Amino acid sequence: MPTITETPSPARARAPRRDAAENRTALIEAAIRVLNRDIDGSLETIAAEAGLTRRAVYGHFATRDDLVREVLTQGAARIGASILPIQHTDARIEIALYGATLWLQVQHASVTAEFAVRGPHMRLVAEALEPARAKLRATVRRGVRDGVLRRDIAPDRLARLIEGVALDVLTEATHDGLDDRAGHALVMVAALSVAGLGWREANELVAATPELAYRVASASGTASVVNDGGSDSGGSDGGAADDTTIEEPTR
Amino acid sequence: MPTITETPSPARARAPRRDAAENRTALIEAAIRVLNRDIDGSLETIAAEAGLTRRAVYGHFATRDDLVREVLTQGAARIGASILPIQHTDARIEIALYGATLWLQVQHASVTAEFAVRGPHMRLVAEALEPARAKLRATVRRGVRDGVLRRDIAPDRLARLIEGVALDVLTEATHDGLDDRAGHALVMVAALSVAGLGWREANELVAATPELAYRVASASGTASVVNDGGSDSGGSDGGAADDTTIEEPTR
DNA sequence: ACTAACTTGCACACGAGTGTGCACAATCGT
DNA sequence: ACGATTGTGCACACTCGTGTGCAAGTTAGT
Repeated sequence: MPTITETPSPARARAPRRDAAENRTALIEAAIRVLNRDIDGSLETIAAEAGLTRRAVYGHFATRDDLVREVLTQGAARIGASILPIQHTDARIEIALYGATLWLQVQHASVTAEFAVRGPHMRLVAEALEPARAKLRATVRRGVRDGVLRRDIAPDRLARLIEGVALDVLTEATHDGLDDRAGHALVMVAALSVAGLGWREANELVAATPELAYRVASASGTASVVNDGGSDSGGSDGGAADDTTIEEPTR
Repeated sequence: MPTITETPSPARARAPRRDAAENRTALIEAAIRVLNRDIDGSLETIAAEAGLTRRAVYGHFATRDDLVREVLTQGAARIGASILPIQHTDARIEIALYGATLWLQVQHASVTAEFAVRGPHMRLVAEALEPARAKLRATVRRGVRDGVLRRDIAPDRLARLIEGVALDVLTEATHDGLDDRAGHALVMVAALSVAGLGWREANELVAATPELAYRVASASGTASVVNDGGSDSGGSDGGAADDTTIEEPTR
C-alpha cells in the first residue's frame, strides 16, 4: 500500500485481499464509518479504511456518488424496516420504542440523518425516510389525541423535535462513548421527555414496560432481556462533578 | 457583474458600492447567511451575497479562513456575552433564559454551533464557547443539587443534551420558519422538558415567571414585554393535520 | 497449475475553489 | 475637481478530489 494514507483504525493484519463481493461490503461499511465522522470524506480515505486503493473502488462502484447512494438507501431501508413494525396501544411506549430502535442503528442512523439535511442527496434520503417519519408523526398525533402527550406543541413539529433529540443522543454516543445499555435507556427517556413526560414519569413508564427493557443484540433476530441491577457506576465525564449522587440508573 | 453567479437573494438595487468598512461587515453578515445554509459555501457565493466580487473579498480578508474565523470568533463572543450574565436563583429559570437567549442569536448560534462539531475550527470554536458551556453545566449541576432538575442523567451529559435541543429548535426555526414569539417560547419549553420537567410544569413555570416573557427586540438594549393574548393561530405544517386542537399557545 | 477475477500503480484529463497580479473603472472624502 | 481608496475583470498558478486507461501484480477457484 503506497500512496494510501495508511490504514488508521482497525483490521489490517488479516489477508491483504480476499474475495470479490466481500470487499464491496467492506467498502460500504468503511464508508459508513468514515462518513460518520466526516460527512465529506474522500474516496481515498474510504478506500484506505476498507484496506483498498481508491482505484479499486471503481471496480465496485462507478462513482463516489454511487457508493454514497448505496450507503444511504441501504441505511434508510434498514431504518425504515426497523421502525415501521413498531406498534403499541400506548403512544408513549411507541415513542420510546422508536428511540430504542434508532439506537440499534446508531451507525446507519447517524450518517443517514446527516445526509437528510445537507447536500444533494437530501431529497433521496428524505423520501426514503418519509415512511418512518410519517409513522412517528402518526404516533405523536395519536398520543396527543389520547391525552398522553404534550399539547403545547403542534404534533408534526413535536415529531421533528423528538427525532431531533433522538439523534442528539446518538451523536452524544459517538462523541462521548455511551455504552449500549446507557444509550438504550437514554434515547428512550430523552424522547419521552421531549414528548412531554416529566423525568420520573418517563423513567417509571420505562421501568414498568417489559417491552422497553434492554436486550442484548444477538446475531440474528433473537434478543434476550437483561435484568436491571441497581448498580450505580459513578460520574462519566471528566469534570469536577463530585456533588450530585444520582439515584436512578446513571445514564 | 459577469462571472458572478448573479445575486440570488436580497438587496442589490442600492448603491453598488459604498464606503470602506461597511463592506467588511456586509461580508461577515453575508458569510453568516451563506454558511448558515451551506456550511462550506464558496467565497464566490459569499461575495455575491454581499454584493461584491470574490476578488474584492481579498481586500478585506487575507484568506477565506480569516473570514470564517472572524465570523466564528465574533459569533462565539456574542453568544458568550449574552449567556454569561444570565442569573437567577432558580436553576430552571436560568435554563429557560439560556434557551431564550440563544434564540436571540439564532443566526450566530447556528453557524457557530455547526462549526463547533466539524471542520478544522472545532477547537477554536469549542474554546471560545467553553465559558458559556461551563456556565450551563454549572447551572445544571446546581439545579440537580437543588432537586429541581432530573437526577437520572449525569449533569454534564444533561447539559449537552439541553444544548442539543436548543440547537434543534433553532434548526427547526430556520428550516420551518418559526416566528420570533413561537421560537422564544419553544426553546424554553423544550430545554425545560429535557431538563426533566413535565410539559404542563414547564409551561406553568414559564407563564409564572415575568423574566421569561417575550420581549420585542428593539434597536439596542431596551426590550419591552408583550402581553400574552390567548389567540390560537392554527396548524403550521402543510399536512392533513386536522385532528388535535391545541390548548396552550400554538408553538 | 492455470485462468479469470481483482488489485495495484502510475499517468492523465477535468472541474471547482482558493490565492495573486495588474490594468482600469467607480467612488469617497475633502 | 482631484487623488487616494476600493471594487472590477480578467489571467494565471496551485491544490484537491473525481473519473479513466493501461500494464503488471496477486489471489480465488477449479
